[in-house]
Amino acid sequence: MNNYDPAKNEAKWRKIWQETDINKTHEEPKNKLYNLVMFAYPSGNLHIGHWYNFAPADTLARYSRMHGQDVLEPFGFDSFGLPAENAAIQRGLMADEWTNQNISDMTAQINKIGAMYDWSKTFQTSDPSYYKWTQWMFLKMFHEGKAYQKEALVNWDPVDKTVLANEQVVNGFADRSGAKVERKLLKQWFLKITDYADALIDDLDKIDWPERIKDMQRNWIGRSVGAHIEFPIDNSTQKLDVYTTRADTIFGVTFMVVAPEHPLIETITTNSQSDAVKKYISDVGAKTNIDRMETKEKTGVFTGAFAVNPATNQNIPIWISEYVLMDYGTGAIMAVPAHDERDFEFASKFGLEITQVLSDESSEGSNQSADAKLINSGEFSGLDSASAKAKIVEWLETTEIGKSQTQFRLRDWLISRQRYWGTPIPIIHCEKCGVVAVPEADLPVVLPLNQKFGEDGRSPLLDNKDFLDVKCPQCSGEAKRETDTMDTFVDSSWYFLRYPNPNYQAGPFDPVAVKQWLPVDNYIGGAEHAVLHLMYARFVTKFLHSQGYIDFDEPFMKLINQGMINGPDGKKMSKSKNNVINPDDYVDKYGADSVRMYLMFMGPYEDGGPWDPKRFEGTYRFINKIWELITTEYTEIQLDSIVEAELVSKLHRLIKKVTEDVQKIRFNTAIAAMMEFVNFAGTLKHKGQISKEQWNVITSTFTKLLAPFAPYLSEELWELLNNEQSVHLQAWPKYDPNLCKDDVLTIVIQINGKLRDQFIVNIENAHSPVELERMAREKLGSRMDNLEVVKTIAVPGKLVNFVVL
RNA sequence: GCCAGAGUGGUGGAAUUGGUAGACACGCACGACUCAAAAUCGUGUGCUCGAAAGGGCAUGUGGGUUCGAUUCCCACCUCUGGCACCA
Repeated sequence: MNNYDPAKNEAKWRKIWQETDINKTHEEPKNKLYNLVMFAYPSGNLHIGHWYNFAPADTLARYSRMHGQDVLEPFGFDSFGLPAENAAIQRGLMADEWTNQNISDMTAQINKIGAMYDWSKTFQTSDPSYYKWTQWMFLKMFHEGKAYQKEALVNWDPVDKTVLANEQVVNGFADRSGAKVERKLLKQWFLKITDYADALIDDLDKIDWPERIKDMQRNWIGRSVGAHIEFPIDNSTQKLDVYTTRADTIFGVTFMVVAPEHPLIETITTNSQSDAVKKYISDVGAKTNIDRMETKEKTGVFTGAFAVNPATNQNIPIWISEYVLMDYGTGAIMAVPAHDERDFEFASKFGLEITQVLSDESSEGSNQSADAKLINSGEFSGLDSASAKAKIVEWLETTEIGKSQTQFRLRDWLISRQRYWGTPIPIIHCEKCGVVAVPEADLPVVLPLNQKFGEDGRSPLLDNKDFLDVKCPQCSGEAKRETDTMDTFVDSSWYFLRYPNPNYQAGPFDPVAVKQWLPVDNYIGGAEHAVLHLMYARFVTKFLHSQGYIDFDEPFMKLINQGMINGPDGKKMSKSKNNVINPDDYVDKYGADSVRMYLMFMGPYEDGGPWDPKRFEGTYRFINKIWELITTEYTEIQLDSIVEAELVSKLHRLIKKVTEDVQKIRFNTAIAAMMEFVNFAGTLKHKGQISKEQWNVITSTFTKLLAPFAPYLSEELWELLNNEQSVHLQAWPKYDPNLCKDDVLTIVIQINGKLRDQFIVNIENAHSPVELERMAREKLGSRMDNLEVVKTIAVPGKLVNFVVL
């Protein structure tokens, strides 16, 4: 047997593919497919998770190309970011050198995958020719009022020494550095993603994404419909505004609570309460988010002031407590202790009045149900909760005390970072003119290279006079550049628009090429970006659409989330657990095709799972089995046309199965079907029952089916089968539905639903229940004698079930 | 607490307009080849009673619908992911 040498073969075809430029994208596509994997960060080496993302994605691209589609499958690098900067600080390297070295190392590794990337389309975000347009994007938003600077309580990462977006804080810890996040009042740059909150929720209905990701976005955006209500403050002209979803319970409002940061505190607090209030606020202010979250028991302090409940005209005390959040709603709530768990806890602890306004007879034993009736609520008593909500909001609107309002949990996107290795924010601060945008003609604002970091990694931009000192574009006076850079998620929020023509100079993207290729048809990547990149990219797309730059408002039509590959021990791979699988070890020894096949065979793509070296061996065996089946000489021994017809039928079923499974992203069952076929064909080969001519048809058809999965092996086989052109440019095989049909069926005989026997029947006889019952009785023969059949169910083509006593 | 998703052999997983549960693969056992091992090939492999024929039990748990339920309905348990004092 001539053994298959994957390393040699794969090197051979890599070279040929490169020389023949086989993966060049067809410009002016007729039947386009934009197949994109999520942007890669050049961290230094390609890990198995990358493979799991890229290889199956490439199988989709190759399959589509064989279906006659013009496929765009590009690859590039999200090359700004903290790890490069931290590495530079630690190792005394330049961030750009470290990044570029990684990109070149990783490109070599990526090439081994055998993906059909068109490298003429590649780019990296740290290149001025790219980030120029990230800055352009920022300026467009700035001029539309969608990019703005604001002083706010923000998340501060004390380890990486920068602020973070809400989306980058996980349970109070920074998602990258793992540091406990602090709260700081700082002036920062935001993008107005909240302007698109409604569209970001509503348009989820028109894209083909996993429901789980859509739900995460819906929850993160957190739309709720309620009412905005103004409560007069006793002995004051000021009002206390609240947001509530439970206007129906307004008669039960017995006190108010404001967040410790609420601006009204200063003016309403009475002298006698002043010291206590000050102490409370400073105690709370010292806490981190974590500490706040861990505070289980309610804390609070009375301001000494009272508001007036507009429904009951009663005076109700205004309290301060950290359980009310300043950055949601108005930072103040109307408390209904009888019908809200948190308010109840607070009232109980501080001895505040509790007034029930919903009957609980209808909701015995369960939480408040929708059909509870209002009580103690004046003219509204007796209404059910839902209609009371509507009536009370109506009353609030006519009396001008309040109005209906939709509220979101989503906050604006904080994009400024106090770090060096990122896209400079194109803003100039002038003492006279204030915040001034860099004129578009002056872009890019170039990030200076070869910089020395200051103490503790202090951004070199802060001390770089050449960068810092600038003339004001408006008054030409002395001015300073903004030294914050943008978060890398801004860079990656629009990159997919540039791939169709990455060298376009007249704008961020080529409008003609974008019209041809966008939106992205398949977007493949991990679920960790659910509320980060995937929402930011949607936002930017919607912004560009609203400004008329593009004619679509969703960037990714279909989203495919692969699972995560764990170590052999089933745990998440990490150096400290010593369970990291280096794909190179396997690629060099067994070939990229084996790795591709294993990753797709191990289970459903969305599930991931542990890397199992033993199971991997099994997939490798399959590769060799194919090689042997197709490359060893075929000899006719004793032809048998029935057996031949059976094999041909199995081939057509295989085509059908693989075609359907790939469309449904079920690579594992497609490969299982191929294995089954190879096993079957192998046994027939030894018997030599198939004509040589037919055998050749079968092997070459199988090779085409294999091509998207194992591109190198299939290409070599295709050549050995005496073909000139690449297998990857062949048309996908078609199946004949007539050949996929069975001519005989196995009919199951059940007694009381339990399998007792079975028989084989020609397909033309399998659909007459009467005939099936007759045959079943015949098959059971004397065993029928003792049975008292009360009923017979005969399902055509399936089974006969005798119901007996 | 809330929102998703999932529980099937020793293992990864197949199979759901309700109709042969366990495809394919790993592992294991036995056999062939070999001085031997590896590799390769062949056979077997859910549990259980039985010499066998043939039974019984099995898709997280408990109910229900049905001639028939992994699949549909109700209740519960466990696990995973996400969110979390959002008024």
